Amino acid sequence: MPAPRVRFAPSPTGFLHVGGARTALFNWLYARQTGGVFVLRIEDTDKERSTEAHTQVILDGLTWLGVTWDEGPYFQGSYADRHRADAERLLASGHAYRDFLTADELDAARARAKASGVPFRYHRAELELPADEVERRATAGSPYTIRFAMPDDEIAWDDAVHGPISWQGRDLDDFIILRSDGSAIYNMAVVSDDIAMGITHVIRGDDHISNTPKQIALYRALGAPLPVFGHVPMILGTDGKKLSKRHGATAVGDYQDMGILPAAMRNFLALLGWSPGGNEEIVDQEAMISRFSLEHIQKKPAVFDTTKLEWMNGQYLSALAADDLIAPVERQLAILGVHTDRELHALIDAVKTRSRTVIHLAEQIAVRIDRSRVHRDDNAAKFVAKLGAATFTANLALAAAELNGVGEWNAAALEGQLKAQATAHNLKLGDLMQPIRIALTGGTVSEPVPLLLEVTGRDESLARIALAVQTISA
RNA sequence: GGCGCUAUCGUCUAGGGGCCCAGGACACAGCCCUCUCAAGGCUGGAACACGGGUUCGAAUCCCGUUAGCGCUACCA
Repeated sequence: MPAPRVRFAPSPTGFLHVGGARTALFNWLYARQTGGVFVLRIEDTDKERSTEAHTQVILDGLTWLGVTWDEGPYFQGSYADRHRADAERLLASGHAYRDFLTADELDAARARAKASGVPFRYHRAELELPADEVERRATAGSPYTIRFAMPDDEIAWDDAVHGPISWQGRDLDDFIILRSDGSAIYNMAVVSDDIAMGITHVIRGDDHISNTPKQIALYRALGAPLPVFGHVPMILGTDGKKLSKRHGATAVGDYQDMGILPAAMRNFLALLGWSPGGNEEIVDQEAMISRFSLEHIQKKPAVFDTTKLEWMNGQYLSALAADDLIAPVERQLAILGVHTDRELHALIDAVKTRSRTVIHLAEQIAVRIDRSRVHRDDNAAKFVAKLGAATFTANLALAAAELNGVGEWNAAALEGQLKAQATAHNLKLGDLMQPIRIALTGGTVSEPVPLLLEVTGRDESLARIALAVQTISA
């Protein structure tokens, strides 16, 4: 059996949505697993809405996700001649006919049907003019569309995710395949391209199920072998409606900006509608590829739950080595306006388990390297009030005195010193630690204080403590 | 309206006739750990849409109902 060829065929009329990204991912996973080829084709035939900028965003989004294509990007617009030739071939073979009705006449007929409450259907007998009349109008230069003559019989296929699906041809209209300006309509262009590109597996969104019988009829009329069709379910917003702008972030670029890691996004998207079958949640790329199967794709739509995405991102953040986090962290630091030549590894390791997004991670690092970002928050103020400003500063001063004399400035040594100090002065550990934390970060939450001191550095830590003593007693 | 698709905890899901008075994860609550917060560990509440069949036995198979979604363009 020859290697499968799959494709992802977005139209560049908007950003790369998570639904599209997941469809791309499923195609990619299938290609990687089977040793097949993943083709990227940009369907830019809607010239009104397609833009180069959108194309670039889609390419960037796929690249960021790690969904890399083996062929392409091909641009559907450049195959207009072939599309037209295929449509005309259908006309010549009697599988299609000329329709001289104008768009306006069609609209009027539809409006009439709607007004009288009957469903609008094309009547081929009326549309299909006598041969000599067709000839007369054509030579007279009347514009026409080419309409496919839909056979009446059953069209069924064994969908790779849904199983058997069946339609009756008679329920389908004779649809236009070539516009009066000579350009092909979607279904014609897709089939023409998929045949020409040797696509063996068409894996796409559920919203295309109703296009499939039309496309199958086209394959048959064109005498081409049928690919395998697999329709993956839609992705919904938390209100159960189709995911849209209203639901907030829906483009993969949005998630990059929110500080989501590509590996986490990939993992999350893969498990939205697909499951390896067991109980795992964190599935790395290799496992995804080896265990992927179209049969295990869910048939029903899934709600996109950002909370779980963030949890998963946190898992990746904790598990990934600082090395792998440097680039995204630097990107976010730049966005925050923080520029530093400090070595970031230790800082990242110190704070990463407490972060769910790279943004939060970067914010914490920013506070540790840039003193001007230390602002006491409400919880800190409450703590000061509860302990009493006098005790607070006294404890801080005590800590400062102790820390001044520390030889090795590392977490283990600092912890020993601080604990001894607390015991010696009969202080609760928290009453000594928390003031330091507040002095260093302005907040009540951080990594363990000894580690915080270590990554903040001796001079900077002492300076911040001195500053806090000053401002709080004042 | 017509045609099609779908239906397990709030959400993502496991489940392919007995292993299921339904398992895991997120979220939520409690406990443990602990200088704080995370992480981690433990515990808890929480679902087979409804009605008929088939079968010794159904979340699993069939039919119907209901609900949701999709398509019904000279858009893709």
